[in-house]
Amino acid sequence: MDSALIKEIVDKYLNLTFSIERNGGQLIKCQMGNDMTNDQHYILRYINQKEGCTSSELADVFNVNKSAITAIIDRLEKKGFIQRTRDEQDRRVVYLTLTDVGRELFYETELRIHQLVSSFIEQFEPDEIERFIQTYEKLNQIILAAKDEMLGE
Amino acid sequence: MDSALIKEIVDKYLNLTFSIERNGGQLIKCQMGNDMTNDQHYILRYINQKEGCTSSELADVFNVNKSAITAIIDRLEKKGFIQRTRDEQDRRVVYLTLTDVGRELFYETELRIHQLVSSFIEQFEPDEIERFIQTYEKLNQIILAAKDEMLGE
DNA sequence: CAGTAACAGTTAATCTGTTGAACTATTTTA
DNA sequence: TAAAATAGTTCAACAGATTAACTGTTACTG
Repeated sequence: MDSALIKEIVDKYLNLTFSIERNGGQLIKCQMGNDMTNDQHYILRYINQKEGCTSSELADVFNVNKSAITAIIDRLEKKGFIQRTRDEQDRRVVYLTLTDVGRELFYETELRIHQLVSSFIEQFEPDEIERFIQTYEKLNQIILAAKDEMLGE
Repeated sequence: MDSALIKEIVDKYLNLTFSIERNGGQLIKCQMGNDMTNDQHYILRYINQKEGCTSSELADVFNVNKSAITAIIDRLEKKGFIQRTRDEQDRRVVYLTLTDVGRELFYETELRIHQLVSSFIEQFEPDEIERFIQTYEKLNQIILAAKDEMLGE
């Protein structure tokens, strides 16, 4: 591919990504209850999907230090949305699970987010959206591979 | 479209967006010089693209309060990458421009980012990437429209 | 088996980004 | 000309992140 064309595509990609991240994030935020941040909701989502996990796993998935996770979990535990349970086999490990209150709040918010994103998706032809998701998935794989390569497995 | 299918697509979209945002952001961060954050670089990029702008414009584009912009600009000015210039016509207005040092640092970093993203783009067929960007652009328009509608315009 | 490595998680200090309210200074407008 | 609107700043408070030092627990090794 022509290098000037690539430059143009990269520029477009960067600007679009920026705009979608910022404005999409803002719209998601509007779906949040009053004392919940986007990041906190994503943490709840991950724990819910996995039906429990550890801080180290979250730190890995969220690409941050474990101490950052400790801070977020502290806040969510204080609000009563998350429970810490020490593993009796390996007492270093702490399992994180949603409380009933946490799970309920999560589902409510997640429903609103789904309705929002559905309203976007429905504006596309099924064909177009399928192709988009396919490429998006491939992009994700490429980024993950680049990360593994740069930061060493 | 079938509603179960839509739900699946929305789920995929949310998970992919999360992963790409987090991991892509991490890779971008690796391209940064030592005392520069991603957000700070995006501010420099916007000012560079527009060849100068105001705090209010940045607040609008970045979707944050003006006081958040003041804080970021303070840091960038302290580091000598940005200049504030009062408008002589309307003395309420402050124009923001890059200093020579700021512009140079910006170009260096931006080049590394372009090389990184190019290495992603080059792994796709031109066709595929073009279709992707088209849909991505449409998605951005939809999000901007939703924002205008929700937050009143 | 004792002693050291490695691991999971926490704490504390410090920084960046963000909000919201109150404020200053300067136009605009009615 | 007085009131309203606008551009930007200040301040207090909080969320998220990093780094380094630390606790407690488990695994490894000579």
